[in-house]
Amino acid sequence: MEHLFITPAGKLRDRWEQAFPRGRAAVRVADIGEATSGSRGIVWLDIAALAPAERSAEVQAAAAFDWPVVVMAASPGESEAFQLLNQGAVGYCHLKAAPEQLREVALVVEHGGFWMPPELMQRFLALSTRVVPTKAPVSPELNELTSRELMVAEQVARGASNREISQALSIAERTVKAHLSAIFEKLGVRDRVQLALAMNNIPTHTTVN
Amino acid sequence: MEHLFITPAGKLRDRWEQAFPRGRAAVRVADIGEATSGSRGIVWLDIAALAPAERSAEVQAAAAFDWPVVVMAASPGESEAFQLLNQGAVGYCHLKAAPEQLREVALVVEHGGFWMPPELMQRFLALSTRVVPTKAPVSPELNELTSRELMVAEQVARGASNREISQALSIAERTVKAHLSAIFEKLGVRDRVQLALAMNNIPTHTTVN
DNA sequence: CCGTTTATTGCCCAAAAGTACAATGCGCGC
DNA sequence: GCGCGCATTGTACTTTTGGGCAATAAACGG
Repeated sequence: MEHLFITPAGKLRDRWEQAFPRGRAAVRVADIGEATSGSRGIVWLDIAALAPAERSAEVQAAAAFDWPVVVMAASPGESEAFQLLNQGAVGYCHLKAAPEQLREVALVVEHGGFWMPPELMQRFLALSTRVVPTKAPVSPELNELTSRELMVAEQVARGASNREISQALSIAERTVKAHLSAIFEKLGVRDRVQLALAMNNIPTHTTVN
Repeated sequence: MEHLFITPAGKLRDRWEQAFPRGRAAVRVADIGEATSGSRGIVWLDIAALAPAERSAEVQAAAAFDWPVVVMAASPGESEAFQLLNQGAVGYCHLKAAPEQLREVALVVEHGGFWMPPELMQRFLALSTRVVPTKAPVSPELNELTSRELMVAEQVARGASNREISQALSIAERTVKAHLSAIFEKLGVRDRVQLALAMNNIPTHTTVN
């Protein structure tokens, strides 16, 4: 298993040399040539110093090898991650990840898996449920809601106020509040903001209060 | 590394015994008890014979252990996969996957990765680009926010109350409100609920007000 | 040095949100 | 029929939010 580091900045090099002592390095993907044919390995792509436009290009170039590509960024941003993963990368981690973590990532992608920070994955999945036709409710707790409560919850999930909900459902504002109280209780959330987030599969603050 | 197979049907058992000779089996997650505390392992959940409604529940129950959960289905369906992964599973593969593949999957999830069939992953990524704005993080308006305002907005995005924000940032509650007013104005949202949703790229109720 | 932006806070007020206690009416199962 | 869950609403109260008006202070650019 070879490890190929594509990076403009050489200063972080010791970190991954610690993880993969036998790794090679290069400044651009184009500098590699075809020294990789036949064997198996992983391409680690440091995009921290690249212009946004170049990032896509480099990822695609790297993906041209048949090796899994792991993107390393200084500040893993959501939309960027999705975009790059979509272009062939199978991993996305922090540039300064600890050597042990790098090895973990290597092990994962080497065996056909996907790796990204847990919170990113969470977000990723949450987003996908919005485009994928989903029959069953998002969380089983939603099953505990009565049909009416569900209607109210769905409105809140889209940012509606109590007044708007009452008009949409043709009931009194007081009734909306009653439903909301029941919903908060059942779903274990504190207020409408947390409900709105929960309905969209977004983890909330969970303060210790 | 332990392997725990939750399956109603025992007939496919030999297949994974081939992959993990020392794996244990049970019919329901509830049957396990806490025999798993302390050690590390993987929960393999066969949902082929479960009713749709039970699937979510079993996945969540399984996720209650601190072990990675891999869902095994007879016919891996797209929407179902996303849903179950969203509820805590970190793997989704075919019930009749070859022993070698099972071991691959195990290796991946064991090290914090995600595993699902390549074509599913492809689909997954393709879908995500539809909901994730590929350019700006949330909206260009976010750049309008001052650093302090951004901090407040991020807290709201996670469901924090004004009091919590004030404590987190060590400022008066009144100041939080002041920032919020500015944020609402700049982002063109009405209240904290819509802000929380907007910060998470979730379209809000386009009320005609 | 001066004007502007940003950050901060106070007092006060109005609207919205959330809760407590309570009541009515409907449908459904035993 | 009776009990039970669900939906509905009212009165009244507390809490949270949002905002108008105003002031202070630090930072920054000319």
